[in-house]
Amino acid sequence: MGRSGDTRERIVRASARLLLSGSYGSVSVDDVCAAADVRKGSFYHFFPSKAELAKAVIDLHADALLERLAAASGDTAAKRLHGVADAVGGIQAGFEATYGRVVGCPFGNLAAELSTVDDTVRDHLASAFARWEHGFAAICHQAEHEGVLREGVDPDRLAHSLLAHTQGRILLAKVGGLSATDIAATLHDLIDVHLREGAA
Amino acid sequence: MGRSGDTRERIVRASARLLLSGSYGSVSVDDVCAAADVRKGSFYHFFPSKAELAKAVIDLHADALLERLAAASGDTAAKRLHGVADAVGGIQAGFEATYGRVVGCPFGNLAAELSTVDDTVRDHLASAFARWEHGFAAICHQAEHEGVLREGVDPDRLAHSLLAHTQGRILLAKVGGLSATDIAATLHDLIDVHLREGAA
DNA sequence: TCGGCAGTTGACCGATCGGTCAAGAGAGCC
DNA sequence: GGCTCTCTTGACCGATCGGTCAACTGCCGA
Repeated sequence: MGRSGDTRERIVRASARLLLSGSYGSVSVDDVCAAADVRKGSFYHFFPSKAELAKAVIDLHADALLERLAAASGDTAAKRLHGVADAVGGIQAGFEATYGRVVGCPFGNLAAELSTVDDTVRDHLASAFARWEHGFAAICHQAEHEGVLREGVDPDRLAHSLLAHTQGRILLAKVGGLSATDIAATLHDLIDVHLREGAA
Repeated sequence: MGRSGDTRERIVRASARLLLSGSYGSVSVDDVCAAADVRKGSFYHFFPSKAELAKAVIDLHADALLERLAAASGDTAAKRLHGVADAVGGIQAGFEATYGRVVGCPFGNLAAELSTVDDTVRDHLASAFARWEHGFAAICHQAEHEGVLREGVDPDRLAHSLLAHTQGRILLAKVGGLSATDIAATLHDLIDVHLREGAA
């Protein structure tokens, strides 16, 4: 035809869904096509390979995440940091509501499974993580300038630490069958312990 | 026989190797059999399924880890905590030396990939994580009794936090192509920020 | 009006997947 | 010696995997 316009998007969104409720290995191209109501030939018109689809899904999530994180600027660093924790918790709570349990971080899941398998996907994930971490780092530097960072705390290392903690905490919730509501709480703890006493 | 005796062990060790350099989905039963020099029928004599093999690999790593963590008891809590950080870093450095890069945590990798796919494997991983966390918690409680914990820090939550941080930090090193040598350093940071000033 | 081209379709491919099975082979026990 | 039980073998299975292809369809610009 070809008519359409939204075929590619339907594929990406359907596979984003499937990848969250399963894994890269457990989701076949046929599964994706069925979920998106698209024939396989059409799929391969838009994506040269299954791995390329994964990258598109990564981009989808990365855009959504950065948009959400950029929302709360123009506030104090402490509030922004806690806002990030709430945002992460909110996203995970949304996933939990949709899928019935904590299904992990879209980046972290693919990173754990594919980093050692496909270098191009790993690069894609690495840059998504880097952008995420830079967003954290900007807030941490703001905190340093505001003087609310505990002495000896390096803002860049704190940003890295926050990201690591986020990933690890989500993973533990996923494997342990824990609720998403506690994820934000532990992130708040981590933030507070790095701030001076009395900094909200 | 049936001669042998070490066939099962060879299978488990070979697949532990393959699972670290790849993923559960990227390693086939045929791969495992070839690496262990075992025919497929023999494999299925010892393991009813591929998933059951994964559980055996989990047990292998869990035993090795707990043995390593139990080594440094009878010291101050602060030293023991830092000892745990060094142990984790040492394990990862060993993997890095063997595989040429950081390949992730054996538990974390499988947890991310299989938690949403196979509930029995997820249970297995959850109990491995729980034992690990309990080991951490024991040291954190010791730290509390020694009075070296910063005020407001809950030992159980700290143990959970340490585990989460460990997992996240290893994942970031894996996807970012970072060196394993820095993993221990960030864990030391996290421990120090939770201890009172002056506590070694 | 017509040609080209993005999009679509469904049939098809070889490879590989996890798993099965009947038959054999050797150690240990009687 | 012979029985049994564990282990081993290699051939085999249907299903599914990621990916290809030639043909078709309809919009759009010339």
